[in-house]
Amino acid sequence: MGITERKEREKQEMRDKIIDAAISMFLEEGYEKTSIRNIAEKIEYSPATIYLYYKDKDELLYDVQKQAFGKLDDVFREKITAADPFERLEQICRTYVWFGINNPELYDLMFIIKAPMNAIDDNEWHNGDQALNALIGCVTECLSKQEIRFSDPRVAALSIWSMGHGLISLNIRCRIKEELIGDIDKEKMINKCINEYVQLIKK
Amino acid sequence: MGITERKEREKQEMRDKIIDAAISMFLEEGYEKTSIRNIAEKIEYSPATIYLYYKDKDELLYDVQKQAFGKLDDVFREKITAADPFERLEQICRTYVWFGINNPELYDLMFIIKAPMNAIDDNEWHNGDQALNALIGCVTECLSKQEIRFSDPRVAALSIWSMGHGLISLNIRCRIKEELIGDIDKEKMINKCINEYVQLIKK
DNA sequence: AAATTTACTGAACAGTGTTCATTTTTCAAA
DNA sequence: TTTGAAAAATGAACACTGTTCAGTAAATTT
Repeated sequence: MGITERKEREKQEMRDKIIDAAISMFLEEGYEKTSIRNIAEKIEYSPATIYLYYKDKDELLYDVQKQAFGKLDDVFREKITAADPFERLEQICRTYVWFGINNPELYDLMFIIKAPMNAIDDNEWHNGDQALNALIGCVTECLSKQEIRFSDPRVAALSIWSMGHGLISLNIRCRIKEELIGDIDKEKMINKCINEYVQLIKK
Repeated sequence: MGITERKEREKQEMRDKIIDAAISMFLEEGYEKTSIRNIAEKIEYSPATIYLYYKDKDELLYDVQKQAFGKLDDVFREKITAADPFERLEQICRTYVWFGINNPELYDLMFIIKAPMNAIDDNEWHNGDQALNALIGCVTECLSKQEIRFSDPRVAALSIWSMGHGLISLNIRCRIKEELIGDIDKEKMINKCINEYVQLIKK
C-alpha cells in the first residue's frame, strides 16, 4: 500500500512547505508581518488551504517554534564541547546568549511571545527539552563535583537560565537604556554581565 | 483667560478617562482584548475620538505603561524602606519579583511586549527611570561599602535586574515546566532562586 | 467511464488599527 | 439673541487580520 504512505508523505511535505515559508518570513519580516495570508501567498496557495494542515495559527507557530529550537540545538551541539562540566556550563551560558542576541526573531518565538504556548496544554511542551536537559545535566555534574555555589540542581538551572533570558529579552525589547551601559555597546555589556555571573557562581 | 486653561484641563481629563478605561480593561481582559474599539465603547465615545487625543495605539499604550510604572513606584515607596544598602537591595529584588508575579498584565506591558516602545525613540524612554534609579543608587551604595561581589555598578544593576526579569517573564510566558521545579509551586521556586541569588552576590 | 473520496479555493464573517469628510457642539463677536 | 467661525465628535470607509464553509477541481476507486 504505497499510496497511503505517499499521501502521508505529501501531507508532511506540505506542512514543511508551510513551516519553511513561515520561518523565512519570520526572519525577513518579523513576527508582526507573518500572517496566514502572507504565508499562503508565499507558497502560492489559498489561505484556507493552510487550515487543512493546521488547526489554527497557534498550532502552526508551535511547529515553527520546534524548527527554531532545532536551530538552537544545532548550535549547542556545535559549540558545547568541553568535557569539564564547569567549562561546559560556561559554554552553555555564552552560546545561549549569543544565539538569543543574533537570532532575535527566533528567540522571540521560542521564549518571549505567548502564541505558540496556546497550542499545547501546560507541561506537554517539549520543544525546549533538549537544550534544557543539556543545562540540567551540566549543573548536576557541576554540583556533584562541587564546582558551583548552588545546593539544588533545579534552582541552579532555573537561576542560570533566568539570568541569560533576562539579559536577552530586555535587550530584544529595548528596555536597556544606554545610560545603564555607558559608552560600550549593548552586546559587550551583556557579555560583561555573563563574565561576572560565571565568576559569581564558581565555587 | 481661564477658558484656554479649562480646555487644556478637559483635554487632560479625557486622556485620563481613556487611560483609566484602558488600564482597567487590561487588568480585566488582558492585553489581547484591549482594542481601541473596546476602550471607546467603555468610555462611550466613538473609536475615532480616541485619535483626537492619541496619535496611535502605541502612543496610548505608552501612557498606560506610564500609569503601570506609577503603580510599581508606589509599591517600591511602600516596601523599600531599609537603611542598610544590602538589606535594601534584597527588598528591591523581592518587591520587584513580587510585583511582576502578582501583576502579570501590567508587567507584560512594562517589560515584555514591544508595542509601547514604538511610540518613543530609543533612550527617550523615561517610564522606568524611578525604579531603575532606586536600583542603581542602591547597588552603588552597596559597592562603596563593599557589600556585593561586583566591581561595576552598571554591570551589577543590569545583572540583578536581568535575574529578576528572567524569572518573572519566563513564568508569565509559561516557559517553566513543572519538571524543572519539582513538587513545590512556581512562586516558591522563584523565591528560592532569589534567596540563592542574594547569597551569591553577598560579599 | 462513473462514482466517490480527497484536495483546494472564493467568498464571507467578525474582528483589528486608522483616516477623513461630515455633522454636532461650543463659544466669541455682531 | 442671532450669526459665524472654531473645536469636538462621529459614521463610514479602507486595508488588514484569523477563521469558516459551501462549492469547485483533482485524484483515486469501483
